[in-house]
Amino acid sequence: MHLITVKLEEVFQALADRTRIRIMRLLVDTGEEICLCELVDSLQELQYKLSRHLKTLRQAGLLTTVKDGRWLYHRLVTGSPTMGPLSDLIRSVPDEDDVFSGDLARFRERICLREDGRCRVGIQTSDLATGARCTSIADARRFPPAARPRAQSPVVIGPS
Amino acid sequence: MHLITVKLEEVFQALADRTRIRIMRLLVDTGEEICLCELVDSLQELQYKLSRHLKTLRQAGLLTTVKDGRWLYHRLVTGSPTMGPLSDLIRSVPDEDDVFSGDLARFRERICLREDGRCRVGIQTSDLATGARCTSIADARRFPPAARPRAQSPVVIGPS
DNA sequence: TGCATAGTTGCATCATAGTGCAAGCGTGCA
DNA sequence: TGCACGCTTGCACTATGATGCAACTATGCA
Repeated sequence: MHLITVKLEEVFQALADRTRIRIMRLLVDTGEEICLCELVDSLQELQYKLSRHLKTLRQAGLLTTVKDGRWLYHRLVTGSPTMGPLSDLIRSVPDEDDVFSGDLARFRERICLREDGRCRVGIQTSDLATGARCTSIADARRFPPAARPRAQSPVVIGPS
Repeated sequence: MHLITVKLEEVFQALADRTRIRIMRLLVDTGEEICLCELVDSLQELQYKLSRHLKTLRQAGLLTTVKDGRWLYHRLVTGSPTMGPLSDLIRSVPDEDDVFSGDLARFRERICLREDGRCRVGIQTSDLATGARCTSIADARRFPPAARPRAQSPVVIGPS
């Protein structure tokens, strides 16, 4: 159990970004802990982009991260007197352009790929992943832009 | 009565600044409507700086402004479903370094200068004011940095 | 032990926001 | 009608933050 120090200015600063609001909204709406690759598929944003936004939210004291093998699960901090009104605030906002509901729908699909409640597959939208996979010729062959494995087909990315 | 459209991203953006949080906190704590010159004396910040911060808060839909002669009174927007949780959030934050309580104390002193509930004097801390007064030689003579009129002495700035 | 993969980060670039200065606007009063 | 004054704003400068790219770490499995 850590000491939770929430400085309001940093909290607002952390939330002054559309992508980070989407992350928080998804966490508030679902109450789940979510790993990065699930977030990437849900929000359809680049992996390194979300990785950095998660870091910002963590540093502001809004998220905690739990490690499970290669996967890192992110969830809302609880027990701070700030988080109650903050969650209310995030929930209180109308879903213009159906962005939040789109994220939520994709997440609900994506979470079906979990086994025993744990994520066991990587990023399904391959052109949002970063790292070695997308820079090697072998992987370019394995993940042509045309045919990407998507939710409901629990394809494990890797050697066939 | 206006249509109040609060976009959460703009709200957080508007509050991602220490000075603007101080303004909001003072408005939340007092429930008053406050004019710019009172804010300047309460927060001890430059007039044009606060003027711009007020504009930002207004554009984010958090403040409304009422005109009364030469004075503009600023107050919290009411009636938006966002303002409730937002006020709670702003109130929920501990007053580190006693900044908020200092602002509040100076405001309570300053409000004593009102007549019939209306502000009738200008900025009392003369080196925080901007405009013609501070650039003319005559005014530099009238307001030497040493002896500034302060609260409890309802000195009307201007020709004696 | 080597490879695949979940995730992070240093660097360069670009956009945006806060601030100081000084000029300007609008209202009320003599 | 001119002046005082409460308040605003254009401009220049600076700092900060978001992003893309590509290299990097760490973990688990064959």
